Amino acid sequence: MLSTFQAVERQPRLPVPFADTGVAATHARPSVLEPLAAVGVTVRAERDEEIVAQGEPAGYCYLVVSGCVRTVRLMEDGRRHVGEFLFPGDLFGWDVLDEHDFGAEAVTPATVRRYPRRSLEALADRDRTFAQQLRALTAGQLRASRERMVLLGRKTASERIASFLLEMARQMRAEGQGLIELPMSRADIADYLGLTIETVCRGLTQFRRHGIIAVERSKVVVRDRRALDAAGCEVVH
Amino acid sequence: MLSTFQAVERQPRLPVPFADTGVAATHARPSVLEPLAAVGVTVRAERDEEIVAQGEPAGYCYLVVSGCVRTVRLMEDGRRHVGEFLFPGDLFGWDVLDEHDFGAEAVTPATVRRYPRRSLEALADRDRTFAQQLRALTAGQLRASRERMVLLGRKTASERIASFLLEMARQMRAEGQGLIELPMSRADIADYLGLTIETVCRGLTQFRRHGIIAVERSKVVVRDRRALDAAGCEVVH
DNA sequence: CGTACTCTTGACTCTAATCAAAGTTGGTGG
DNA sequence: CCACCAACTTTGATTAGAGTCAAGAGTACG
Repeated sequence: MLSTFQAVERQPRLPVPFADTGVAATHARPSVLEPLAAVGVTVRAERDEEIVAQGEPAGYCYLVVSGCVRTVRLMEDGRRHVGEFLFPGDLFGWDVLDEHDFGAEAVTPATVRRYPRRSLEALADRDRTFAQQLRALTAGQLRASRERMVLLGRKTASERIASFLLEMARQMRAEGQGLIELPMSRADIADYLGLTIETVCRGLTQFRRHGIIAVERSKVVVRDRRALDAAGCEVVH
Repeated sequence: MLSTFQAVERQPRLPVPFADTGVAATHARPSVLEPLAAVGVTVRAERDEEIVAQGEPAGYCYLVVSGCVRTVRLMEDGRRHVGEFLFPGDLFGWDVLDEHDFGAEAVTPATVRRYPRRSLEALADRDRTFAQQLRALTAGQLRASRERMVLLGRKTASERIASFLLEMARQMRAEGQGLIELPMSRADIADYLGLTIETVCRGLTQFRRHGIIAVERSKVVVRDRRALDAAGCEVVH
């Protein structure tokens, strides 16, 4: 019954070697990237600094140690799409083909640890358990990205915003109950949800007026979780 | 330089044991699922017949042998989203966690070969090359799904339709030049692109009026490939 | 040959985008 | 310490693109 695909949480996450936020603490496990410590390089990125350029050959992958990172795709005419927001413990750029089709930028000042993809590949070849963990990780990635396709393809603006808040609440689950500290700007949220800044604002205002949340800039408190669930059209698990 | 992630085409595809369409012929390779032949079961599905139910425990995965299959997600209120269209050589349902979060249905009468996921997992554990192929396969899946997120999040209706036609043209590349035979209905296309049937129709009509394509029900001929590329906002590779 | 679908087209509506402007906030330097 | 400036957020008014509703045309199948 228990295949390795099932042996992970919904939002798969690797443990962080030295996290300077409390978030990763709840996920403490022996680091699966431990064997690669020797080939890892720590990189610091300031706010909005590019970590990976879109289109860059995919030589390295990255583990977020602290801060928040976004993956970004820019269209020729300037339209922007945010692929995902990454938090401590999240790995990115390892599951691409020949090049990074999304760039990566620091949302907040961030520390990431960089590993050559060849090393991961080599480790996966010789360590069956690590290979299983990688497979579980991608399965989780795919699940999340399919979920987001439904969001982008079929949900209304306010449903998207509610789903986003729930996702962030899940993200912050280790911290203060109900309080969500959003590290990203409204523009980032809009580009993540396929909306405009104004629509995101109005959505938040609407939820606030209905007493579902309290908002103050980057701080959001969920006041009525049930109503938010309903507003997000999420299947309750 | 050559990691196994790079050793696949853009649309990764497994070779089909016994394809009854010409499509798979161009991909002929020793079947990577060959070692699993003994545990595979051939299943036939009529048009619109369910192959996998949404929410079903993920015990099996499937290889499309002939015909076309769609993966489908239904929301409680009836809104529908098509995750992907699968053609001979495509594998589905192996890269999920504990349950199939999308159902699968036959778009045309189809033959699929069913394998227990545990067998794949076991094979991956003992066969390094197979494990590499699986990783490459998921990398391709992720690439495609990220591409589609940009489409759903940031592209206009006609851009989505153009992109779809280009994708299908790629799909049919082994067959008659320029002629695309769409096995799926307008409703399927709409649910795949996050649009309505009417909008898909109007988009096709518009392209026809501009001389970019010729349409007749399920048959589409690309008359001006360059214009279609431009209309789809696709980066030319 | 008729019935049931699917597809296409038209008229109208509505959601979210665009355009515009007024608060807020945080940072910088006098 | 305070004032000013730039960036971000919020709100309002208007517009546009896609959705909805409705009807007709073309096809496939029994």
